[in-house]
Amino acid sequence: MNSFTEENYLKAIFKLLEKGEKAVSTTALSARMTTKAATVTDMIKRLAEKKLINYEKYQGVTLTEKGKAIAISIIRKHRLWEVFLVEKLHFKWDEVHEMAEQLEHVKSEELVNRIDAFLNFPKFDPHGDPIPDAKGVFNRKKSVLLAEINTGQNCIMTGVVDHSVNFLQYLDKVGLSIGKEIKLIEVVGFDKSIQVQLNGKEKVFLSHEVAKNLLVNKQ
Amino acid sequence: MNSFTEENYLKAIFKLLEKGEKAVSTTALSARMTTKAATVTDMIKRLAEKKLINYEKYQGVTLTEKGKAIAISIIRKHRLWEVFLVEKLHFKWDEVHEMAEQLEHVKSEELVNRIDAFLNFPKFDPHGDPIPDAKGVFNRKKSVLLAEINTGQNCIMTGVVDHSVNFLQYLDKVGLSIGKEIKLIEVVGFDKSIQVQLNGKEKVFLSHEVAKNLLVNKQ
DNA sequence: ACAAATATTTAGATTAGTCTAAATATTTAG
DNA sequence: CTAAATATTTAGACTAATCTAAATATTTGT
Ligand SMILES: [Mn+2]
Ligand SMILES: [Mn+2]
Ligand SMILES: [Mn+2]
Ligand SMILES: [Mn+2]
Repeated sequence: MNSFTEENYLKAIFKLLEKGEKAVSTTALSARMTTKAATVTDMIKRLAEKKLINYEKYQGVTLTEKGKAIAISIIRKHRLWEVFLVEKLHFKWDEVHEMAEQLEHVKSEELVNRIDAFLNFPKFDPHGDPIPDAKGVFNRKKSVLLAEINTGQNCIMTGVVDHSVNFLQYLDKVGLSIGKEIKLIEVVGFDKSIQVQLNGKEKVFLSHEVAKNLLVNKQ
Repeated sequence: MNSFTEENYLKAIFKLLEKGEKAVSTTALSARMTTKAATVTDMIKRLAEKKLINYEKYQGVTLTEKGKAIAISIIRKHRLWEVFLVEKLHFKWDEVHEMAEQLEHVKSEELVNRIDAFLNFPKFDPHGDPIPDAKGVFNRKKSVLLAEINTGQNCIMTGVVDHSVNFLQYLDKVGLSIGKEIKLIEVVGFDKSIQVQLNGKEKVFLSHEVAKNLLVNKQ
């Protein structure tokens, strides 16, 4: 059995690898885990010992098949619990992450599969992130950043890049949520801020910083 | 914040105190926790330091108000999660304890209160054990052992003393479950085994050992 | 290409939780 | 009431996860 700490390292490595790098550096991992590089070196030795990661001194790490499967199962649990908390217990999308951080470590394959069925096999979590199925297969979606859309284009909001409570609450305030129809009305040349129209109704101004953190699908 | 281990010690002390003793001995606690007495001595020093228990060398321990509140909150979470697992995810009563042992340590008062509401404020868990409310108040029930009932008496099954998977599965097999009507037909003088009638229908033989582990309310 | 900057590993400590073995205190029984 | 049995605590050690400081390796920039 793996400890919570080991599971969290595997998840962190998975997410860093997802970003494109071919191996995860000690420093990148220590930043993500908010620990010191020396601590990371100790831990990656342990994970390599357990054959959950591939590690060569000074060369960074990658996940073995076994390690990857564990990372995906943690992510699956995290996202399913978030759906449960929002859909069934009526928490808001900015309130669920910390609870899911704990719930993702509950050990029972059967439990997560029953939750999955109870929720009707959702494909995305409350933040628009894909939920891998029981076999670890992700529903790969081809969303783009709202910041990269052309004027006049109609889109559907599909997710967020920044998951912070602050950002999520701001989106609530301006009326942005997953599934909303967003039409790009205008891009201001000076600072790249934009004006959008939501569901063909209210018009809203968004900074470039915000637009860079919103994922959409073109209509 | 308290560790899982500390929470488990507090819960164990609570349950041992419930059994009637005025203080819990190091040995009793080490048996319950399946650790060594020396380990318990270390831990009770830590818990006393944190003012969660009252401890005097060689005199055993009791819970402070703070310690008692924590123990009750863990028990509340454990039992509510068990109800959730049985009622919503359709697990059987012999399958839920291990999952609840993990879920009881998830830290969020709000979460447990939402689960409580989601389940419609149940008063008892799937094994008939009372669930304390958000203020820590237990629904005290006055159940008696089936072994102490007189011939001819009609009762309702309200709980179990032994919570083992083996016992629970045996009860399923013979058709005994919480809420069932049990009429005591006959007590065999030789070995105190009994014959009972369930819901006015099937008759079943039960050993004295089984009867000593079933809780009922007289009708 | 090599010195300076940066990244990584090693060495040595610390804390929580556990153990075994030994010391000491309490309880029990003759 | 004391000796033997039992319970409890103390001492010393181990592992996982963390840290700081020092050593070493890699990368970068002139
Ligand atoms: Mn999350
Ligand atoms: Mn999420
Ligand atoms: Mn239980
Ligand atoms: Mn129970």
